Amino acid sequence: MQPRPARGERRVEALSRARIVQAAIALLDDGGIEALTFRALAAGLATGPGAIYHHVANKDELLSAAASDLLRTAIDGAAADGSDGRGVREVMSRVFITVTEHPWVGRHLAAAPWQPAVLQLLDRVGSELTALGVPQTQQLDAASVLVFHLLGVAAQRGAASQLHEMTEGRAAFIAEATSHAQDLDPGQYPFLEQVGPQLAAHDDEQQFNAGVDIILAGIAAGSGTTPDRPAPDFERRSR
Amino acid sequence: MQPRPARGERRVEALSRARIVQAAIALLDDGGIEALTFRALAAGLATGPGAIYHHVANKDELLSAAASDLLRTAIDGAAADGSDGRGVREVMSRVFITVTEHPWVGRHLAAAPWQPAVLQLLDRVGSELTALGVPQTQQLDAASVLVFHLLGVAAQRGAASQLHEMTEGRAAFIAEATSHAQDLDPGQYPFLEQVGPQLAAHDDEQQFNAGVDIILAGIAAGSGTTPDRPAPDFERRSR
DNA sequence: ACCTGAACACCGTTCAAGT
DNA sequence: ACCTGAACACCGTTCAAGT
Repeated sequence: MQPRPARGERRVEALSRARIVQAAIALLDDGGIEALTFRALAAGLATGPGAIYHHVANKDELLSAAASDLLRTAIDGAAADGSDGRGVREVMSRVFITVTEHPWVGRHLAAAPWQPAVLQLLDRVGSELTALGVPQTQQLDAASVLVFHLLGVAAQRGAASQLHEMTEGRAAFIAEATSHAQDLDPGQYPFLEQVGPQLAAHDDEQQFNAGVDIILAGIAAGSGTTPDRPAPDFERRSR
Repeated sequence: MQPRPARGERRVEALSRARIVQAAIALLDDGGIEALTFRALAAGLATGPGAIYHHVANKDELLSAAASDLLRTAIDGAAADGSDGRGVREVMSRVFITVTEHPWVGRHLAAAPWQPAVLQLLDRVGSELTALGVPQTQQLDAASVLVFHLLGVAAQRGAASQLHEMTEGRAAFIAEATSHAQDLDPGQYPFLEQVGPQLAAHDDEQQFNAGVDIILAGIAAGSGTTPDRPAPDFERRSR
């Protein structure tokens, strides 16, 4: 029989869902999503792979739990601030940082966008928008586009870490893609070639925040007296 | 020896990259991403799994090629129209439809956002914005937020098809999530409960287009001279 | 009730052997 | 050069057997 260690001198901590999730996060943080294996996890926890299934239903649930852990602290850590757009900006920014520091979270977010943590984010963003005075009829669309923006960026972050594990691989990638395009057909990506210098110079976080700003500006523009909008007027630039 | 069928009466078509991609799309369209297997693909092509590797490097490349096939026709099929926002709207809308009709494309887009087809979309959107008169300094940010929006929606579409394979599973899901939240803590998702009726009633495509409209409005607002609107003008943070 | 770890059913990918 | 398909190295997951 297994002697229960007395005097609280437990050599082996009891298996628990919390410990499993913690170990999973550790594996994911170095090694990415393909480093999370039930075998590796079990080895780290000094047990067999089957034991884990007594605490987690399957790998998807484990991934969601791990991602949720980090996302919740990011979301809850943002101070509510309904006076201007700062509340929304802070939640968005905090989640972006989480997704950047843990690219596997981004990957899982993009792979399973309906997990509770995303709902929580959508709810939080929506509440902020309500406090900002966005009309009721537009709150859902407005909150959705913000969350979709985040999901898209999350996907990019999650994949970026895979590309040769370079943090700054994007510029090199663009260069490669552009040059590859030139092999096939010079000028296939005219716009990207045009903004090439900006591409090489820009910062991902800055670009993300710029996107949030654009969306917020659009929400603010739509919040005014609503016409039967055919299209936002771009016309004023010509002339 | 294998008799080469004369008179062009080939019983078995020669293996080719095009045929492989075509067969892959067929497998993906019914059965989703987990139906695409080198064994199943080989069986359908009446050959062994190894033969495929003579024409495609690996599964990722095969998936990208299949997705690219559909995305290119969606992107190229959109008529350029620089006069108002219609050009951008049409490309975005066409890709949305593709991603809706082939959810596996959405999944792969979210999983591999840097594939050439996405670059092509970014380039196309950027070109449209240039034609719209968006200032040079804002073109990249503007194009990016549109593409990120699309990637986020693509992720949602890709995952939605997995949830019990119901097209309208979203409402049920929200209801479930909300009720589940009530088990834990009534009012955990106050915003979602508030917009509940809109959630149940809304159409995904409509919501996507509304997001595009919001972003375009934000781009237009940033492009022109700032209107003196005091009320909902969230102060733009200077990076 | 919880743990163990061998075994099952499946993958993507490789490679000697054929043609 | 292209094909073949058995074999390899790995998965997630299950389950009889233990405690």
